[in-house]
Amino acid sequence: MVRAPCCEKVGLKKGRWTTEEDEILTKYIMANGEGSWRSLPKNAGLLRCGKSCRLRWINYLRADLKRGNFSVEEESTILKLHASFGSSWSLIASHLPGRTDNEIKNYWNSHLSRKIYTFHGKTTSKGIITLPPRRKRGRTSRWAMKNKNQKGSSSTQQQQQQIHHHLNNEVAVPLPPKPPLETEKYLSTNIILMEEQVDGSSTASTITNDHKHENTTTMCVEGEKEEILNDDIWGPYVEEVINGGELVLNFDDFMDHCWQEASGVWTISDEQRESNINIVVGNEKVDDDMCTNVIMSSGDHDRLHSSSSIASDLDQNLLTWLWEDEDWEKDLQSLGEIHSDKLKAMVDWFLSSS
DNA sequence: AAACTGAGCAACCGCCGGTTG
DNA sequence: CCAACCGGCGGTTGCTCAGTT
Repeated sequence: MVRAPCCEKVGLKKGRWTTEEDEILTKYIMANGEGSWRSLPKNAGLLRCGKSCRLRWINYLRADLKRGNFSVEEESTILKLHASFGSSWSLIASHLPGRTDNEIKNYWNSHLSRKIYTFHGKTTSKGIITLPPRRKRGRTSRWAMKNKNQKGSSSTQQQQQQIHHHLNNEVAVPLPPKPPLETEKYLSTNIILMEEQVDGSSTASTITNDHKHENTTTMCVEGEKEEILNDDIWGPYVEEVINGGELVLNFDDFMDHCWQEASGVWTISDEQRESNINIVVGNEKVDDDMCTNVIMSSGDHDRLHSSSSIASDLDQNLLTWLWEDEDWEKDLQSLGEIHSDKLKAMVDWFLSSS
């Protein structure tokens, strides 16, 4: 059966709504209430499809709509609900008063999904990281500009400060200039791989940017923790390595502490340099399939290289796991302080703005 | 200064499920 | 039971506009 169109489309107006149309629609709905969308345009004197009227009202004209940036709480709710419900935007919207499914969907597609993409780099146990290339050129995101313009009261800044404080008090430094956006680099991150062993224990492996694949922690897991750790868990983190106080930066810290000189050499802030910390600054793209790691020593700016292939898959298991478990923070505590910190850092990092 | 670029988002489109006659 | 209607939903498109070249 061929469905009849929702309305006669011939002669109907499309595209942006004018203020006059908005006024007509608003007045009509105020007087007659919502519903009967099919007949509404005709009755109200609008040359619009009923669906278009409904959409305009629901997404834009309703009085109870909340405007402006998404709060940290709202963002957190979206992440959590998306992990549970997927792309059921209307369902997610029902948990966010004043927000529409369309608004949340757009926000997800333009902000949150990109964060997840940046956040997750899955690879094989041989341990190579994959991250999306930075944008090459073009305008800065409006969203970023919005945040930039909201000095002082910015929740993003507050979160960044919290993260720095939480991760490592010693590395909380004033923000140096950001790296140029047009650089063709793959930015660095580290990942943790947690593998369940035959005996029920789990091994946490650190895959660093110089491609060492080290088993740093072994812990016994019992009961429900086994279930939690059933899948491999991946994510970036910040860690102060015991030997020599080496610091490996995640994406945000890299953005905060490093920038690229005109010569192409990456530089770190004076504070970072003075603290005698080695920083892995990124993976240089060599060609479509290969990348080279660049490790910058704080003292002499050595650039150490090693080659590797780039893996491609993405994995959202980590976030799903985190958000599906109401007591994830408590669980992390029971898994040991180190990993609690790391994983909490990941969540903080994720919730922060990039 | 103009052209280019791409993020952001409003709006459209087509499909689906529930309801009605 | 079936066809038609209707509202709702998710995916996608395309316009706007500000940053970059």
